[in-house]
Amino acid sequence: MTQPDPSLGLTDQDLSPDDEPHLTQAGCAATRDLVFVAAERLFAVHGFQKVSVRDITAEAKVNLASINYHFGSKDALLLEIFTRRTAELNRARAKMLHEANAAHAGKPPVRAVLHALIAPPVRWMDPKGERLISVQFLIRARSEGTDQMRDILRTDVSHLRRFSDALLVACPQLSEEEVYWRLHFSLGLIHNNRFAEFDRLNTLSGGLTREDEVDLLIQRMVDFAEAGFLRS
Amino acid sequence: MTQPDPSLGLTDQDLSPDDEPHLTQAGCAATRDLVFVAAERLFAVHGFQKVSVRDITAEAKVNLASINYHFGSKDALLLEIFTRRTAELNRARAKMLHEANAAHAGKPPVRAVLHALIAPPVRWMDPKGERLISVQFLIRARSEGTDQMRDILRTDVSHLRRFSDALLVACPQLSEEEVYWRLHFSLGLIHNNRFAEFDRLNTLSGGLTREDEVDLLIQRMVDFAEAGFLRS
DNA sequence: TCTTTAGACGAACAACTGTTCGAAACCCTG
DNA sequence: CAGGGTTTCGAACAGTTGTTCGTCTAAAGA
Repeated sequence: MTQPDPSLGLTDQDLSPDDEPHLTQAGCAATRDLVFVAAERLFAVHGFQKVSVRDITAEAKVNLASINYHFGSKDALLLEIFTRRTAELNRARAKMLHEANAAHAGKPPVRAVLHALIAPPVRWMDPKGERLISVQFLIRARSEGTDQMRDILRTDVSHLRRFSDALLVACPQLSEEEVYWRLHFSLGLIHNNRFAEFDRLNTLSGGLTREDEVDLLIQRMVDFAEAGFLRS
Repeated sequence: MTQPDPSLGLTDQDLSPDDEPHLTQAGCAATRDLVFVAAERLFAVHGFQKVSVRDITAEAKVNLASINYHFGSKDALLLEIFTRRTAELNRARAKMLHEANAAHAGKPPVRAVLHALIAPPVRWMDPKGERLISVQFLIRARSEGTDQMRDILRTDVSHLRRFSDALLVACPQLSEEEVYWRLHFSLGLIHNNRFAEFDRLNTLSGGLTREDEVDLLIQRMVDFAEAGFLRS
């Protein structure tokens, strides 16, 4: 057992800046990474509890004991996938919010803030990209996740607070409580895009796979949320 | 095995009009009903997969074999809870939409339609009532449910179509596709009110248990959704 | 009164769960 | 080549899962 504990100090900008799992040699994924991607896919599709370690190791074509050797336990594997994807998503959102701040002299309008919140996860839902399973995984984690995961989501207010602060600046006429609720509602638009709807995203109006369909969906969501914020 | 198959033809207005489980004798719940309420509670709190039949029978203080005797299997029990609660919720929504139609000569405004859609499930979230676990169960079923459940939710468009039709009448300037998306977003406001937020609903601003807090939340949600629909 | 039958009960079943262990195979450094 | 550390492998572990079986109780029907 020479495996170091995966330090799970997740806030935002930490977690070394590399996005993808290490590949030991050009294009040849190590066992650890094979397990990671197989587990993420199966968890995202079938749910956390319905997937056994045997399902994962079979999908990854590795030995049964690999999960406990490389990750310590099934739950630790689950948590590592969760922390990595959460950090990636938070980074993408924070980057867009930062750009919006830079473009508007520190006082971005409501629409720009909401766009920074909504665009990253919806972009991941593009059926062409391989990040679809990552966002499916994260959406599942919100309801099926461990108590530990929900604690992370709840205590990681430092991330969402940047957005609520920006919205408070953009909407000075709204109370803090009002901003909280409307931000909460706006997040609901994203989290409700679950699996039944993913098919709809694919099949609606004869194929949603056009290049700009995802951007159109983002625009629709931002429009809807912005109207809710700008309501007199 | 003299148990008849639970006929699961769920659409809307069927399922005999009695709301609560039959009580064999005054106040004395039969084994079947004890299992039903215990299972609903445990499923709502801990999730579907994490609850075993032994957990349920222990909570209900009945024999282990009771579930398979009265319901056929664990999945059949789960499905019966789901169909009953779904029918109840659909009935409540349909009734409010009917009343809105009657009050506005068949052409209710957007706000009335959205209120009929949002108010029933949020009223159930009242921590004082005993329906909180029912709505928690239904929200869980939306993501953790069987394929069979999601099929029911998806194919039961006859229910949601009443609302989309009413919204089309109320918003003649919007295309059918636009109405569909905004209705989808509005539903997201409800389904995102999950468990972490239920606590918030209880503890926010020093206790949300006041009589009119739930109505205030409904008003906030309807306001937000209405703004998204009336957006020019 | 005897017979029938729905239900409750305890015990057991086979299948599957996550995890552990020791040995074998591997790889890189001497 | 020989070394030790790292990884893989097959097998097994103990525990839990949903389900089934035969038996027993008790109330209803004739």
